Amino acid sequence: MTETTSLPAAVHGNPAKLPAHEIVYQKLRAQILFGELVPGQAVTIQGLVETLEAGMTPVREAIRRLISDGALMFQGNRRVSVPLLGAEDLEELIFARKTIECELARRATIQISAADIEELAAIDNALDKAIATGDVAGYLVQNYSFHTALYSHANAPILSDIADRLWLRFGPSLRVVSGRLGTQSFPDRHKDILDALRRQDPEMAALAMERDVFEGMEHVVQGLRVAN
Amino acid sequence: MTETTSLPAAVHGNPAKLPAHEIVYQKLRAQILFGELVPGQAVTIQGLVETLEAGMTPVREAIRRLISDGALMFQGNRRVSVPLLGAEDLEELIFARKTIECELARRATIQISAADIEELAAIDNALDKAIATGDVAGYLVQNYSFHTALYSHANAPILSDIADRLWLRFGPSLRVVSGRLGTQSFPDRHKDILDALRRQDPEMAALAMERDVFEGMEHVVQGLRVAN
DNA sequence: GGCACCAGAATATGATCAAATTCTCAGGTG
DNA sequence: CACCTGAGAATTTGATCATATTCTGGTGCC
Repeated sequence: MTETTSLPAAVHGNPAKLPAHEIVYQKLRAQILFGELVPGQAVTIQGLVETLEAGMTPVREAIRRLISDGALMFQGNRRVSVPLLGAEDLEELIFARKTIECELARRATIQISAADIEELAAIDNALDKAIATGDVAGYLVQNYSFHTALYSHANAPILSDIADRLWLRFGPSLRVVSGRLGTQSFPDRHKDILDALRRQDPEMAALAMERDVFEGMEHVVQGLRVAN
Repeated sequence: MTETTSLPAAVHGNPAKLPAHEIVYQKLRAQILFGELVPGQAVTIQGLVETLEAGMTPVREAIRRLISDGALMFQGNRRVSVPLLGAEDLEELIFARKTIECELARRATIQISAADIEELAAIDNALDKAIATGDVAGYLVQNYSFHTALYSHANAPILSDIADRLWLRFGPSLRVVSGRLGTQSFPDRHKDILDALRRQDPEMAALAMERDVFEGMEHVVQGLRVAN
């Protein structure tokens, strides 16, 4: 009667298998990355308990993790909110992204297979489609997917982890800017990156990545400057 | 009669002011950084509940934070342990430390005051003393203090945060190596760093930092290679 | 050697206590 | 007379704990 270890359960979706705090973490993380939460917005434990229909302890743990990630901010009193970035923060993020993500691009270049490159190209096509149709949410998801998928081939878990955290920091601001300025205006150097991957040229990949990061972040800087 | 905002309360020891989960986090963090926990060692919630005399919820939250920091490792099943690093991990850490901490050194150089430089020099003196007397724990504490104090003057909270996390990752391994090889053998480029600070030469500071980081980490690599 | 059982640890809930913010209303002032 | 100010109550939210439930890993029996 114990079909606990039955095979079909492991096929794909195994919702009961992951603990509640993990599910809450993933959901909240997605909300932050893809912009359902606005910078400056207050995040309450009890609010999430109702919204996500989870218990208090899992929500609490998820929030602690996200604070540690830099995705949420502990406001000294007991309040938690989505951080809103200043120009200095963005400047630091630009430096960190450039060094870390360029290195990841280099490492991925010399390890990735041809098949995996085509998977990246497919993601980039979906990205282009999102840009063309002005689908902001799709743009954010596909853009993140492209970078994450690339880094997964760098065989560098620690650096990938750092990069992932950086994305959590500027995710909400990215959403604000692209919601305001539209998707068209964003630069996209992914074609250059794909070229570099196909040529197996690490330095070219790093250079293309640097331009993608710099132009994207500079765009956020401009967008937030308008907003003040 | 309301002395809620009275000065004496803020004088110094305000043990009731910080929440329990914060205290647990700090204690556990220190144990990891300064080596009371060995790489590979299992960490149990109930064990910490007894050891640290805290409730279950605060311990739980502290552990989640430290997992997110990379200081602890979630082993897939419900076990948590102190990670033990492989050669690839150290290689990544070397790259990350070099880029991040050198930049922090650069930024600190152009902002730090003469008085603060002397405070750093005082820490370095305490470090020398610990090395001379073979005080491993003191060495670890003072070495960490030196770097942290330096970075606090870089006016770069995000980069400092990243650097801090990196220290949590290799802290346990550093302890193992220095316990085995003694404190004498460790290189110390702090004098060069202090020189660069006094001359206000950012590139010289970055270079000295790079050597300090590289030699220190290389030493860990060698030490762990012996241990296998 | 494999399978069932058992002990122990982790997960998750809800209740309770404490703190902080907000709201309200009274008093005073321009 | 209207508006600003501030003390205090009320409500909202966070922190902590005790407890029930579920799961993992080991042990012993067949």
